[in-house]
Amino acid sequence: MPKLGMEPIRKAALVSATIVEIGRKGSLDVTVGQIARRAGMSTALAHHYFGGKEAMFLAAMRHTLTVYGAEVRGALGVAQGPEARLEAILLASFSATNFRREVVGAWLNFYVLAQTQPAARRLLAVYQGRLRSNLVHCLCGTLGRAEALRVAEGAGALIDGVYLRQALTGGAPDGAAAAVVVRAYLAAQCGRGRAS
Amino acid sequence: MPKLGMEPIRKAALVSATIVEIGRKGSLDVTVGQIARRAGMSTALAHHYFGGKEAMFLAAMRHTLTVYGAEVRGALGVAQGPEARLEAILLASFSATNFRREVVGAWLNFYVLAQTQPAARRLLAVYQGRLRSNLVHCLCGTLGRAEALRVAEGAGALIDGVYLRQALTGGAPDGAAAAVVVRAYLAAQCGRGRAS
DNA sequence: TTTTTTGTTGATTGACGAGTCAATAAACGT
DNA sequence: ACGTTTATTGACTCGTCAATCAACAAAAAA
Repeated sequence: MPKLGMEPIRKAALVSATIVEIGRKGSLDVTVGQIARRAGMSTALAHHYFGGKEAMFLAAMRHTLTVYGAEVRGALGVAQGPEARLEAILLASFSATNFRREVVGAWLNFYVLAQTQPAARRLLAVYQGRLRSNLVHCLCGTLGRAEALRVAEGAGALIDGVYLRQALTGGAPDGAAAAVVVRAYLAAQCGRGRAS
Repeated sequence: MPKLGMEPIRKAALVSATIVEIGRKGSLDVTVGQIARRAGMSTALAHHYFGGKEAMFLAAMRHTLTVYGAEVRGALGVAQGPEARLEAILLASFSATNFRREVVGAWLNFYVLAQTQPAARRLLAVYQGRLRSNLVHCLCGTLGRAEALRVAEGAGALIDGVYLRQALTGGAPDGAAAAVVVRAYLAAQCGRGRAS
């Protein structure tokens, strides 16, 4: 009993199912059948709407990035002052929505995907660029341009590293603990400034 | 014309080929055929010596970890004083041998492998444990036990994050620049100590 | 009402890849 | 000389999976 206007619903279901399935399996080695089954439809329908597995992965990645970006923007909107803005970025990065088991697992695999797929690489570059520019903007108040760039670079890498480690520990994700690590880094770097 | 005593040679060739092939492709999606061809033998022979793809991956990972561990131990051997020891760890981590394109790519995929294979996870846990214990040992002089643990945790994550980012940038790896980032982190954390 | 558009699936195809096997050949021990 | 161990491969089996197709169902348009 075909209902009309299914396309956005099915696409959303597939995107969500893709993220969950990649996160659960911990690798990109998921079949279209698994994704489609979790989304409650046949493999043929999945192909009908997305045209291929690759497009599904890309859409899932874009969605993850979009959600993250929206959350950051939202938190940034109500934050005043550089420190509050930094805190907002951390809060969004380790929020309950983004720092979930499957999502973190999916992130890791998006990095892998970016190694082979130029489109995925571009998406990731956009994300990294935005994060860095946000951080630099916050840091420019207390640090010089060059320093701010270096610290932002390190903070980005640190956040990625914390995500990476979270993906490995089987336990439940602890966003608060993760944020503490990054916060300590930022506090120390801002407090001192020059190193070596 | 079968020469005797080929086993170790072939195994080494396969391990090396596995690392290169994973690093080049940027994913674990490499066929036994590709690995075997690069190692200059038939797929059947690869299976003969390793019994399966999984074992090849594990051996490659173990090898990478062993090389890294040996290099750290070597550098640590001639270092005196906590600061020199920290520097030795950084030097080994971002040395020309370990911080190479294919090796970094392989690392990333070992993390992915660890999500599904318990054996890979164990190997990685050993590596992380050794790194942390090394770092804590160095830091205990200037920081308290709890502080040292937190800083070591962060440093480990930061190193992983820097590796992760290196895997993405197509450019030639710059170990010196990478070391600077981590060095700045350690210097800042040791200089101040308590944060927030 | 007919036609077209949208939704939906079971079955099929075609490719690819892991792992196995039987066979060959050289060295080694006796 | 002869059996045994080690090295080596081409050919094969078996399963899996992405992608396609033909067909059917229902709503919308004509």
